Amino acid sequence: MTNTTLKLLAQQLQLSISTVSRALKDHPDISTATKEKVHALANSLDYEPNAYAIQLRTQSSKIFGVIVPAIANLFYDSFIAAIEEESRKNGYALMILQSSNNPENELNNLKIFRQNRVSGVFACLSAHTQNLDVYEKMSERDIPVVFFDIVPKENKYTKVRMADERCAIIAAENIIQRGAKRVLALFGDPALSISQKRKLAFQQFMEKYAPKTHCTYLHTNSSAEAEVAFKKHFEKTQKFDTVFAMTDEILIGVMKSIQALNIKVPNEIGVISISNGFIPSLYHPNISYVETSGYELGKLAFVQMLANIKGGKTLSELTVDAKFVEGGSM
Amino acid sequence: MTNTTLKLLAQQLQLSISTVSRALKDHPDISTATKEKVHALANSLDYEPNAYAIQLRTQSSKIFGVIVPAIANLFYDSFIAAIEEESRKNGYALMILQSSNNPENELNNLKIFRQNRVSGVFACLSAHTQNLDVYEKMSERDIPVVFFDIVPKENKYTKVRMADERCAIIAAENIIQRGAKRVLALFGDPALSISQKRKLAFQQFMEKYAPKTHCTYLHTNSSAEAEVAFKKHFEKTQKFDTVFAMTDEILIGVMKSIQALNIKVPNEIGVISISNGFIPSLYHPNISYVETSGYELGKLAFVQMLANIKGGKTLSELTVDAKFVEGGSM
DNA sequence: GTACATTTTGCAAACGTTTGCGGAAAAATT
DNA sequence: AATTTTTCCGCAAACGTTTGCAAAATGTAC
Repeated sequence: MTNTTLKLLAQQLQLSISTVSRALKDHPDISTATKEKVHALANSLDYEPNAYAIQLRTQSSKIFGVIVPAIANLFYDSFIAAIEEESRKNGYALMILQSSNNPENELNNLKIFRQNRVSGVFACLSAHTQNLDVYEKMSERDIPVVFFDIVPKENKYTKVRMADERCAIIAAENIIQRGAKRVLALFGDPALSISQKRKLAFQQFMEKYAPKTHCTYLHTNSSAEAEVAFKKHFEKTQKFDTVFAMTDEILIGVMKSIQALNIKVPNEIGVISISNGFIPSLYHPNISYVETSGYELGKLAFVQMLANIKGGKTLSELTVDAKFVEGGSM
Repeated sequence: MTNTTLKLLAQQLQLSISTVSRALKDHPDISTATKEKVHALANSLDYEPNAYAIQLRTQSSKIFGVIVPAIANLFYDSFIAAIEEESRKNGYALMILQSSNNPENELNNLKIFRQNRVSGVFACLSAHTQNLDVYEKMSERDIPVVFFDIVPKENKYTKVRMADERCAIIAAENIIQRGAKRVLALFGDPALSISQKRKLAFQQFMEKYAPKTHCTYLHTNSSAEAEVAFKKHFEKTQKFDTVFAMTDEILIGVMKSIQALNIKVPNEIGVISISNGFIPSLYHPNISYVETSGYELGKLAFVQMLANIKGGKTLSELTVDAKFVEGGSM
């Protein structure tokens, strides 16, 4: 079956295409009588405006592009879920592509976005993206880009991210409050600014407010690494009474070792992490964590995007605040 | 900056638009010399073909629509990841919308897909969708629909799904092999055909091949329910030596109770589930599971979609086979 | 009945492509 | 030198909308 078009409606009603077009969008120029006739026929013929023709004519696409390292990731999922909700409310649809942390994919994805003339792009940088030219190219085309989570350093961009330093500090506060003497703190890829920020803030805070607490800092790049590292350090050296995991990934590794060694939480060891909450809820007792909500971040990003589209440029870095969620592991 | 168009290239090169268009796509009519000139300028001016104009002209959009109940779900994530990969390879992009298990959203999403004249739709039905008219409407417009996971009963549709019965049977086989005497089998929402299928297959198999094994069948709708149910039944009645969880959700609940009660796996209880593997890998020992790979399902769905687009209709139900993955919990 | 204001509708161009067809120029064949 | 063939390129229409402007149709006031 061929799609219903304005032309078809116009023919059947003996009206001009422009009249039909205007009638359909309640233009005041059109009489109520014709409006009703047009609407009636449009309904019965299941008229669906052709988004492509509209975009071609109006030069605006009502589609946002989203780039994430991986879709299959709890944090990005909730981020996507949030902007999807908002987009729907505002009449936008989403085109989601994953970079797999590969700058080359990132490039291709951006290209697809340009070809589809998206109205805006939500972008999370690949772990090791250095060259931001391609994002400049978007700006040249007046396509706003809102960076989230992994964001560039330069402050000429619009970015939203978690309050990384705050997260780390809240965790440190709770560790001090627990009266920890020996802490194992595990962080992610040292090349990532998120790891650096969190570690720096954590370290400085601990040194300032609990100088006597003995802290060991480690970087691990995967769950498996974290699992091994925890085991090694727990067995070899004097035992820790508290462990801090910077991400879910690390927490997973730590918890596997804790289960394997049959260590009692929180009696033998306290556990605290930074997370959106899902992974911590899988264990008994629930792991206490500092909440970083992808969902909240998504909402914030969307607000920024809309501001960008409506009122021109809003160059700034916004952060989502963090809060401590008590599990039973401290 | 205004986008570069064919017209602009044509003007600068003193050529006609059609020549430029043809040159860009290596049409044999165009001489090598001009092709080179055109390509050179196109590159330096960052020419990006306008996808909307192309679709308008060619009536084909190179975009697939995807409807899932929720993006933030491990199974659907890996499904999406798979079709995203394949789509990219084949020059398609994805438009992903979530139904939140709400038939009304499902309706709206389909509408967006129609308006964007997607080339095809991958759809996972909402839990309680009854009315398939809206999908019929897609067919009328020659938009192929490939159903996945939660699929309609009628066999006039193209569908791919997990081999639910096989999954359940493989689980049952392993339970029998373990020499289980008392089994607790937990299933999901009894209204869902997936629950019914798995339970029926499991039950029949057990009754046929291990009639002496005592099985208790329960339905739970959430992790929390499963957690409570397991606890209640484990404490009150004679102890189980094996527990079977139909989904990750159920497994999560079960494992929380197991941790809380400090039951030893696999010595005191054997655990087996149906999963894509992520959740089972979080525990020590890893939980043995029957693998249902969203990723594989995605690959299969994409093949079906392509077949549908290329060679007209292929109405059939394909299933992804299941395999047992040894953890250490049996 | 004339003149004017108001309401309602239609014309036509434009958005950026693709593509069938026709034609000029160049090359090859008599 | 006349012809056919081949190579290369441009014209123009079409895809389905939106929208400024002009033109009917209707209403109002004298």
